[in-house]
Amino acid sequence: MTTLRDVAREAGVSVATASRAINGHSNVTGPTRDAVLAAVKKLNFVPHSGARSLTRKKTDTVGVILPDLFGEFFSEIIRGIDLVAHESGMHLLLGNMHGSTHETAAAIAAMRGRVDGLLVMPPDVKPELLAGYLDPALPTVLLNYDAGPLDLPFVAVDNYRGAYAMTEALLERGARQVIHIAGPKHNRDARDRQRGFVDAMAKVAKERNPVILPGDFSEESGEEAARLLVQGQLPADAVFAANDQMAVGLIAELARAGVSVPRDVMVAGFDDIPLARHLSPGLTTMQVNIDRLGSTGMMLLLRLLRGDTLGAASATILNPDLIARGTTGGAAADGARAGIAAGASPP
Amino acid sequence: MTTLRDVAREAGVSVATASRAINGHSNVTGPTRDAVLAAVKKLNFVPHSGARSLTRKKTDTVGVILPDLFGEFFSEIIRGIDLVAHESGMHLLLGNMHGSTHETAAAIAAMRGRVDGLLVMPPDVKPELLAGYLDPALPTVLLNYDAGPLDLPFVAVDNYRGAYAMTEALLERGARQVIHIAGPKHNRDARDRQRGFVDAMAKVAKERNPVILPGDFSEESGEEAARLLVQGQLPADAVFAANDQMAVGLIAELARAGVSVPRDVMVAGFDDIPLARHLSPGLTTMQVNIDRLGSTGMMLLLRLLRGDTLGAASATILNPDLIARGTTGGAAADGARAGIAAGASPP
DNA sequence: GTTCACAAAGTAACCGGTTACACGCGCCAA
DNA sequence: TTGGCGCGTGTAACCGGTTACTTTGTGAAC
Repeated sequence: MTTLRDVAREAGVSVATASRAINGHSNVTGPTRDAVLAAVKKLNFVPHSGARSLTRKKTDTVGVILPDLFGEFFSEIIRGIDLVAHESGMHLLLGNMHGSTHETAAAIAAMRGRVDGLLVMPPDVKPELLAGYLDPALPTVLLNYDAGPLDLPFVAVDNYRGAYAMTEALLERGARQVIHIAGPKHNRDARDRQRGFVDAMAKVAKERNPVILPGDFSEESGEEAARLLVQGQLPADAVFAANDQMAVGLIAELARAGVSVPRDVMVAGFDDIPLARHLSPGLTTMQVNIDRLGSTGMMLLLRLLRGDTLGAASATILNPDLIARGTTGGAAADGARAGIAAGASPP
Repeated sequence: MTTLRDVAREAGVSVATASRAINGHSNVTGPTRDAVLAAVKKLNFVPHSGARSLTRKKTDTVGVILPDLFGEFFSEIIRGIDLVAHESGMHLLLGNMHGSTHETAAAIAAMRGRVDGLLVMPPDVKPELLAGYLDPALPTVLLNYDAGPLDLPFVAVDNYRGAYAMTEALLERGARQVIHIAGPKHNRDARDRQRGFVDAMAKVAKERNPVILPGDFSEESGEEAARLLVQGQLPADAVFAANDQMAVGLIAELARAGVSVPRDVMVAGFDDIPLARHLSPGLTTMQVNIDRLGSTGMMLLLRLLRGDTLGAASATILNPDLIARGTTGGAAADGARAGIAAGASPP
């Protein structure tokens, strides 16, 4: 590998001068600069970023620590981060916490000396533990995680408000009995969505004890919920699933049981996965601009790196948008929907 | 930040001893080791990976350079890479070439001194240019790119064989007139798929001039092809689109024109995007295990890093699997399918 | 009691850059 | 002529670790 010394020797100057010429400092004469650059070209010299960052105390890299994510969510969040990072000439070092708390600590520790800042999304790690893992000297922004006592800037989606709005919309469209399929119990997003649903039901429909079926964000748990609905003959004219994945499973299983969406029952999801608009009828859902979660987080981190002092007060809350499609379609007159019992004809 | 010298001072030993104790070398006595580790804990010392990799000449990081990728493809490939990398304690540094050739060179250069090896997927860069950008001293594996003259190990999907198999399958299911919708002309995957189709038609159906409609992998170009088919009243009882995206557009537009799939015409795609199985009827397609592209590439790179010398001869070719679903469904008797003309009733 | 072998710990060079400081030189004012 | 200034360049310390080499100290062998 060619080093700076090789270049300096070739150009007949000292390493200091070579370094200055390469980095475009002003105190180098034209001819000297040319000689150095010629040597660089001739020897095919590329600066060693590792060595450079050691003295500069800057790596031009940010660490991104995400949980085990699948599909669109992962790629969208990275895309959002990269979009902003790339503009500022920053690189992305990926760390995966693979679910376990222990790995989270390891992933964060491994970042020391490699990155200038951290973007962390630790859905399953308790705040008090997280505090112990993070290096207070390293600028850090949390993704989709209310920092709580940590006083770190964060970006989150307003799941509560989204779920509230969706529930409200279903009621406005004439639903009387809305049922919610919840996400995993320990999952913060899921809990917030459930709270939004419960509050909207209480406030708008004056229903204090709405039906909530368990789920875990998987398609299968959506199917399971559908079976519960049909077999239990639960009176429902609308189902609000805590995510699209479950809504998809729900709809498929309802169809198998002879229940038609939206004729017999309306269905809504959350997230707006790409599949949502391709279903027929299309799935009504809350669109979460996941890429914005990433890009906004990265912007906050850049400000932190520039020296601004930002705390939890600088948090950004993203509002999801309601996308109305076919599964809540048709201008059903108030209370006109048949409900699940009507369509159900068990095999 | 705490450094190794701080730890050494605290423990009352030299930096060399501290370093040895921390790295578990054998030539340190028990009490000394304990003293050092106690100091580490007390001062909350975390080794500076940047400095460490400078002397060790190992970064435990591999660079991953991908084009602008969206959605599933991107996340799956990263997931595959991470799976293997994580097992070997390797980190992933992401670089995006953002389409342009110039950025590709920059992305590769930026990796110098940060990574031990490179995983590159350069679909739009010409081999002779790529050769100039790559550092011959840096272990490199190419993804989905036939190295050609570069003599680098690579992993690719056997698009030719996949397309051949799919065409054959359509013919076996009774199709007489199969039409292909091609992908972008400059795209290597698209070209290989087209060749597979042409060869299968020649060999199996003795058809030397099969109809090929232009496309660009987009949903719109699939719709466009459908309009051509219907308006031109082209005799076709099966359409093989070069990717799923186009097949989706095709099917939607055919439905609008009153052509039923698979009753009037069979449709097949390529890739097995998640949407494929959610359509009704489900889309018959070739499943490319994208994560295996990543994991296999990473395995090759690990071997390279271990010192094995691997050239283009070590390439791994992944075979896609045929997933038969509804769009080629029904046990149509030989030649019994109505064809497009039959179902078409232009508005 | 001296010699030798060997283990534990220290000293300092080194990885590949950056940069504070020193140096030499030409130019101008005093 | 001399002192001062500024510019271009070189010398060497430094970033934070690792490790070759050296030193010190202990016990076994003669």
